[in-house]
Amino acid sequence: MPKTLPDFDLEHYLPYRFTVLAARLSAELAKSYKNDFGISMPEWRVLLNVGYSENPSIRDIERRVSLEKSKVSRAAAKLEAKGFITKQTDNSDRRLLKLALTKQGAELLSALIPIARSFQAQLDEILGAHEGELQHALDLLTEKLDD
Amino acid sequence: MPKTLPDFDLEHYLPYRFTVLAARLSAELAKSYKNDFGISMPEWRVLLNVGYSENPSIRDIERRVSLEKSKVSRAAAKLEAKGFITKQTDNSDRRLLKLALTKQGAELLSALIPIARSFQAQLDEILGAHEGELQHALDLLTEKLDD
DNA sequence: TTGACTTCGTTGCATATGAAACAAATAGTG
DNA sequence: CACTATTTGTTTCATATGCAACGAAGTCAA
Repeated sequence: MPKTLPDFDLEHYLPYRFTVLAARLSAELAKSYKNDFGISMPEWRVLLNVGYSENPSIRDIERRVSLEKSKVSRAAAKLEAKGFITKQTDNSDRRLLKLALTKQGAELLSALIPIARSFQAQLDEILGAHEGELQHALDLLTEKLDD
Repeated sequence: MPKTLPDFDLEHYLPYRFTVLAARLSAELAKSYKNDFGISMPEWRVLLNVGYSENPSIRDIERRVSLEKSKVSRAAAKLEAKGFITKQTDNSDRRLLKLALTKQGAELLSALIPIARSFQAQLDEILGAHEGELQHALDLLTEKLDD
């Protein structure tokens, strides 16, 4: 390690920490979703949004989930091909799509949610009383980044 | 939103929050690193590790940074091609590589570090007194995931 | 109405990625 | 020693990704 390098505290560098943590947390879930349900991470995220929003458009999801619109578009196409969602053009603005869950999509989501919840419960347990502060700190960062 | 779906609090679902935050935080940095220095995110992470560890191997970096070994291998190959690091086989175990910064690599890193630091400083400012708790919560999660 | 401009979703293309296969080196076992 | 198993880094291959370009729809102003 050359003496000429400036000091740097990698262990507390937040972009790095978030990236590593996000990758690890998602890894297990992604594997389970892929293997057990044949669904990718972007598809899961889109499915979730279709389930818990009122007929969102591709753009709505893009904004809410911070997913590239091409990614959303492709995920939606796959979900439609698998029969989990429907795409319908919005009559008040025919550029927009209205995405909706099919019955099968609702069933899939109902099967996936408990997995996500139990995972969250594990995290809650690890964090204990610190969870509130963590969520608050995340709120602060998210808020600033929205500007 | 069909009534049949179970409740789910997406806003506080940590895997989701971390993923979104990590993507957003990295996005700006990645763009700057790419445009101004022609270096990708994996390359930056590898460079950082080569700079701040003692001749790490590909495997060392893989473990430390939670990067796929093929990703590390490719990033290292590119950094070598650009003249920022050297690869040298370890004589005590000839399967291993010993990565090291070149002079140019050290210069590049010295230019990149201040950018990372000022970014971190901005985050510190946003978080204020909450930063300590955030780092602690991240410690807790990281610790458990290492098992 | 026309024509310039914007927005939305899709797609083409070059690159990035993950998983598995691989060769080389080492470790372990009889 | 010989033989198998494991580890390390690279590479192959199919897929995923990001970005720019595109057509279609809508907006706006003259």
